[in-house]
Amino acid sequence: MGRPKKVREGEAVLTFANIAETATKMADTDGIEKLSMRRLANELDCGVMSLYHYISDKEALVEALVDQVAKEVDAPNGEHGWRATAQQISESTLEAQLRHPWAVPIWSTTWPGPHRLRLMEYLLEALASSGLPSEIADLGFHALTNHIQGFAQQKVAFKQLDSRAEETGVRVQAMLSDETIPHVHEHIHFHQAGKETPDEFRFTLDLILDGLEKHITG
Amino acid sequence: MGRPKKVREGEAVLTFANIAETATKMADTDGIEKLSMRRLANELDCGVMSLYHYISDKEALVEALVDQVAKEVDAPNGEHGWRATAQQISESTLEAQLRHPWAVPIWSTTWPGPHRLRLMEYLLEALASSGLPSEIADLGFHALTNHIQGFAQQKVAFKQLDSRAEETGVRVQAMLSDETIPHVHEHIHFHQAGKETPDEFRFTLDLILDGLEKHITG
DNA sequence: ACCTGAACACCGTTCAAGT
DNA sequence: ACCTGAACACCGTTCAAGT
Repeated sequence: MGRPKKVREGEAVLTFANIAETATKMADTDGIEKLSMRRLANELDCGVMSLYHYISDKEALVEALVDQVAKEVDAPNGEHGWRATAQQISESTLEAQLRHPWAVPIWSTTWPGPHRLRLMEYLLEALASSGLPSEIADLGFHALTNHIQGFAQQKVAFKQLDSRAEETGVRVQAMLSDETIPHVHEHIHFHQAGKETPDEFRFTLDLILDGLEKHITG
Repeated sequence: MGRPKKVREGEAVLTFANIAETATKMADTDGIEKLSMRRLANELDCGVMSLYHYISDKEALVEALVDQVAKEVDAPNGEHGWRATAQQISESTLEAQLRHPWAVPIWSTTWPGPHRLRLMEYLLEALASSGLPSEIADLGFHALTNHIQGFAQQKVAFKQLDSRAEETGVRVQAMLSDETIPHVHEHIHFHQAGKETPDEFRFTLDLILDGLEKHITG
């Protein structure tokens, strides 16, 4: 009788891990803009304010969610050389981000948590072990992370297009009927033809890595 | 008597341009997260709902604001060759974005308006005129825009650090006392020393352009 | 220690009504 | 045509109170 409605079928012990997991699931399903403290509490069958015993802020929660995504990235051991390691980290980071598209736009805006720091460490370590001058290694780090980030962003943007097909049709049509931007038309066709798919990501990745490599001996 | 309080000192004719200008000013000053329809209406001395006669949506407004930033980018005429043109567009885009930091995180998320489309057209045109195979030109376009975007994002993130110095101190201190991430420490020192300033942006830009250039004759 | 409802200070937008 | 207040359906978070 003293138990009104809480404690659901065996799973509902309120925990930080529990909260974070449910929040991630909600963000994956409905997008992060639909993730509110109230909806989250509802999903967890608890009062909104109960969450604040495990979380200081919504911002802190989101930060933790982003770091969980970083945790999913495969951590290589670097035994195949700096270039293979950098490549693997880059590709694995991209994959993790694309699994959680909501994390992409806020990735750089959010403070790096422990897992993202570890990821940064691995990539910086790989670059440091390459024999590159340390300034070039630091610049190369940004070149690589910018590429990962920019590519993920663009991919996510295109993915959202498919979900809001009606609007997209209108927008793309409008672009294609503007005769002052023929090269944009060509570029749209490039994407529509799916010509990027072979390995667009690798193309620029290799371009950057090739460029860096020249600084080792030269 | 039939005039309660509106129509301010000579400037308050409600216009789309007027609304957009005021909104940009507010975003520049207080950040975009503080830009609400209500605060905007207040600033313009009108009722909130009056705005909806000039704007369909808050989303549409923000889209227009981002496009205004694109409008500020210098449009080169391409007479100095594809590489100089690409470089100038890249640098000018970066500068415009850094003048309006709020636009950076939402740049890629937002649908491109007429001015951003024009900017894309110019960059694509420069690449097309380079003699690059068209697939390489399309890939190079993304390599360049990703770099601009990623660099701007990182710069804005660092700028925000200065504004919230107390929190930053705590976060950076926490990173520096984690002994498992020595390369991250080195990277932080790299930034703190201001070693990037000479021309970090140009370094990766040239790296990309060099890499592309090889595809012209090769 | 853990949980909570009421309340506060906000949002964007619909609707029906004013001039 | 242009403007608007009231209302609706939401937010995140403080506070004071419950067990």
